[in-house]
Amino acid sequence: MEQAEKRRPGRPRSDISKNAILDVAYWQVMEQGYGKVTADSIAKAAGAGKQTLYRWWPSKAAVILDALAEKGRTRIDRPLEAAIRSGDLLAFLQATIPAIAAIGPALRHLMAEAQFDPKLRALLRERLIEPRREPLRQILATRVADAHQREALVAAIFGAIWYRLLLDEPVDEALAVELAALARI
Amino acid sequence: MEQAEKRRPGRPRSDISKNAILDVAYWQVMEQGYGKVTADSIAKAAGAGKQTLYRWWPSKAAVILDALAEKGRTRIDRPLEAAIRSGDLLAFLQATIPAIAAIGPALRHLMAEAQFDPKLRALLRERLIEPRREPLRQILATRVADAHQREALVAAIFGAIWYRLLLDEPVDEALAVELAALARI
DNA sequence: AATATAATGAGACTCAAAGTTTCGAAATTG
DNA sequence: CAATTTCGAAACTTTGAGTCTCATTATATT
Repeated sequence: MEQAEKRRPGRPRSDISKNAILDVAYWQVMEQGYGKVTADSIAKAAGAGKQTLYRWWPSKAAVILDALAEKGRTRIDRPLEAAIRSGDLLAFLQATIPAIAAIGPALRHLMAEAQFDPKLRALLRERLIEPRREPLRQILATRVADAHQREALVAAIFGAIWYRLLLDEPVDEALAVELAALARI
Repeated sequence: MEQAEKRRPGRPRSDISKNAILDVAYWQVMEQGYGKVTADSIAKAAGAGKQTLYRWWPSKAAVILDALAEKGRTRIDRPLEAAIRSGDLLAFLQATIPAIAAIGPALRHLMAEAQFDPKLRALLRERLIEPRREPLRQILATRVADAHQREALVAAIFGAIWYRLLLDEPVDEALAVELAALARI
């Protein structure tokens, strides 16, 4: 019921192009910055046509979001997973915050684009926000009984990180320590 | 030393146009949404030339930021001031959060634009972020002794509000209550 | 093998809106 | 009156996202 449509006639989608596009998108954004990257530059460097890009993604931002989410998925650190299992908030933040900071500039621009595009916003939540938010909920579950209160704390913790990121203020280990302490006040 | 340059020759700046532009910018953004407003539409409706707009503001976003900051200044509620003086965090949040929510869509778009423009970002901090952040610092000063810890709490509180705003999640009285409770955990 | 279908890379094209430039008229100072 | 600066109006430039066209290629069906 999932693979049923694999049997369509016609030339199949090129995985080579797909992967090349995601790869190029990721590296161009990391090296040249979001602003310098264009749909053209991605397609060109990936040896693909712009048409191919727009056939599979609704926008330039969606490609970059996809590229970032892809890289993020393969980087589910052991320390992060350990922190989640043991419910260690500080360890979680110490693993999460540097990971976010590393792709910070790209994240900021994606969040920015998402403000102008509801569908991108939904995609952002689904691919980048929720995958990080859910583990935090689990960690806090044992600590904060009330669900509403817990949700506010989640917003406070990730909110602080994003707030700092968007305003060009430090997103570092010190923040991790202070946020962990804050949940324990 | 402040008014010394008032004695320049030539036609002086038209306060009528300045005010009309700020007024139009505010109302167009509130009524039609940030995306529908263009530099042309503002100038046209204000009975001004686009030239005039760009002579005094560096970008469309700067005009709207200015317009929002202006309206915000005139709306320093009594309840808000009372909350600050009495150091009542809940009262502060109950006055601040609805005020933010009221102009939420515009704020989101300004924050988004600011990600692409460092100067606008600095202006945003100066005109909208700091004027709200400083009072919160004062309120927390009596409650949280350590300056770093206090700063993290500031980021957590305003961060939570922005996070909710940017992700289309509720920014309401319940959040005010929960954030106030959070600082008291 | 022949045919229908759908994707491919390349590149021309459209479009919208930000920001710039030009212009003649109007408001100042001296 | 002369110099200076802003004014409103409107033409113009620029940029990049997204669309369209096309000849070509890979696959399924018959």
